[in-house]
Amino acid sequence: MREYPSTMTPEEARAFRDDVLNIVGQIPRGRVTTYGLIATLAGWPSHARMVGRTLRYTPGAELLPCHRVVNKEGRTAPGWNWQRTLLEEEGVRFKENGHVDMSSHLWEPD
DNA sequence: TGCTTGACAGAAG
DNA sequence: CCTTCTGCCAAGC
Repeated sequence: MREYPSTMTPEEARAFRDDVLNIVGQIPRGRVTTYGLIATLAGWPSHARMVGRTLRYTPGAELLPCHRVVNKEGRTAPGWNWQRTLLEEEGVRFKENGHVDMSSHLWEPD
C-alpha cells in the first residue's frame, strides 16, 4: 500500500491536473462521476477539493464535459445552475431532492 | 506568518 | 431534508 504525502511538488501538481482533465474528458454522455473518485484515480485520495479547483480555474476546462462531475451525493456545483440543464439534456435523471440519481448514472473509469 | 475560502466528504443534530 | 462542523489542502490576502 502506497504512502501518500500530504502535499504535492510542482511536478506532481502538474501530473495531477493532467490526470484530472484526462479522466473528465472520458466521461460518457449521460453519465457522471465524482470529485473524490477522480482524485483517488489520479493518485491523491485526499484531494477531492483540488479536482473542483482544477476544473474551475484551469483555462480550457470548459471544453471538457466538466458538467458531468458532481459530488458524491449527486449534488451539482454551487452557483452553477446551468449544469443541471446540461445534464438533463443528456438524459440524466434528477431525484425529487434535486440530486442526480447516482445509482443509475455513476460512471467509473477502468 | 496566520487566517479565511472553497465546483469535497462524512458525520451530527 | 437541511444546516453546520470537522478534516482536508492549495490559494489568496
